[in-house]
Amino acid sequence: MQSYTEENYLKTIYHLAEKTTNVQTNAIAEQMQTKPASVTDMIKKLADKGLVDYIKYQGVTLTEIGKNTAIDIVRKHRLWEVFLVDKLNFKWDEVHDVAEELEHIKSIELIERLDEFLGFPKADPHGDPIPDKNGRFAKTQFIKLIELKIGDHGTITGVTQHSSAFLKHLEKLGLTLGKKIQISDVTDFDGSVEILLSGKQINISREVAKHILISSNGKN
Amino acid sequence: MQSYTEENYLKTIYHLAEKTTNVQTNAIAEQMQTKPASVTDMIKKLADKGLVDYIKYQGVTLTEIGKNTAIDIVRKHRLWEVFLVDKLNFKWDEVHDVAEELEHIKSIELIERLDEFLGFPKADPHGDPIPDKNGRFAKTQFIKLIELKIGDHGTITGVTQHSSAFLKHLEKLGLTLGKKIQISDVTDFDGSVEILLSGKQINISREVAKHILISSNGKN
DNA sequence: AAAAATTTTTAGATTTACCTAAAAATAAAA
DNA sequence: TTTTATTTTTAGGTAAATCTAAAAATTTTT
Ligand SMILES: [Mn+2]
Ligand SMILES: [Mn+2]
Ligand SMILES: [Mn+2]
Ligand SMILES: [Mn+2]
Repeated sequence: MQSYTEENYLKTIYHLAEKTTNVQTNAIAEQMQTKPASVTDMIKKLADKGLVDYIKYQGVTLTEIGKNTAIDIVRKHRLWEVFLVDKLNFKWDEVHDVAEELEHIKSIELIERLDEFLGFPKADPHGDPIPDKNGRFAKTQFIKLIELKIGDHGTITGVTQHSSAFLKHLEKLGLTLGKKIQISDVTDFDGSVEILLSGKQINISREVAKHILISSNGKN
Repeated sequence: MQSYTEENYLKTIYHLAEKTTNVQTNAIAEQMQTKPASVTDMIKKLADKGLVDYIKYQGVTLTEIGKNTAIDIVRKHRLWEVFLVDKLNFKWDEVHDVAEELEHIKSIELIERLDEFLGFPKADPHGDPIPDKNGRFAKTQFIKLIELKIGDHGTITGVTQHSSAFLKHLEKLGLTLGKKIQISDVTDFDGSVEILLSGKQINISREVAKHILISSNGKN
């Protein structure tokens, strides 16, 4: 059984490992809002418990058990987010902090029944995939909006930035999950993207376009 | 802001104060499954924070703030229990431990929306009253089944024992919340009670009868 | 009112999760 | 290949929540 803190470390290492192969002490410290020295302490403990492989100065990787544990926490986090949005009418920018606490409730029965109650959702309110109880993710094929060419179209299916500011901004623009869009133009000057959304033309900054995921239903 | 541990102490003191005016160190220790020395440490801390009044060797009482905090935790505990039973189909004997964890999730918004989602329930799955967001309890008038006389009738509206063994036993007997009963006979020999339940005669021990609460809709 | 039993508190440690400051290892630059 | 910069680890400490053992206060019994 892991502590609340250990679980958060495992989850952080898991997410960092999605981006970089070799997870560094400083990166963990930054993400966890703590000091590198504290991270070293915890890594040693996790290594003793067989949850991570660790070579001094060479960073960490999750063991099979560590990875499964991390995925289970991710599963809980995302299921709770669905609950908060679908059942309690929270907005997608309001759910993260509460889910951050709820993900640590220890009851297998609870999470399986919650999954069923929610209708076995495949994605959370931000489009992130929800692993099943065996830790398997449904395969997904996303493209970043920024990578689309003029004329390409598709459906908004996720975001890669979860800050409340960004999510509220998208909401205001009408860029929510499930919306269909088409690229009208890309501005040379600032890289901003002109898109067709529900019959209207809107312009979004390059920065925004970078963080929107599209399931492309066809080029041009 | 209180820690998980502080909250559990406050709740324990609150419940003990429902039975005895003067809450003793040893009683808290027993309830919290810890040692009296640890209780003394924590009581001092709670006193420093203004959550309890404390005189050495004279036991503790909750301050106004301490009491409100405790009631808020009780509210959360009971609302989560309703959620688990009504929405996730847990049995009434399975919810306590999970609610024990969920009660510590810190979000006022969450609990208010949960309350609404559940239809502002007035009682939890064990018949215990749920305080409103201002900490006020609906007035209830319960009598212990054991106190009823032959011919008296009423509706089962609560239990004063939450052990899984007891609750499962009641379930098997068909003695669940909302059921109407009438006292047919009381056995002199062992104090067991003969009751009429849904047209059938059943016999329950004195020990069981002591822990069932009845809202009496009339004598004889 | 003593003596005995019980309850409660203190004293001194332990464990977990942190921290700061300094040393050591590794990586990058000159 | 030194020097410099960055990253990581060690050393030593703190605070929260526990514990055991022993002392002190209170209550009960004789
Ligand atoms: Mn968390
Ligand atoms: Mn999410
Ligand atoms: Mn609790
Ligand atoms: Mn209950």
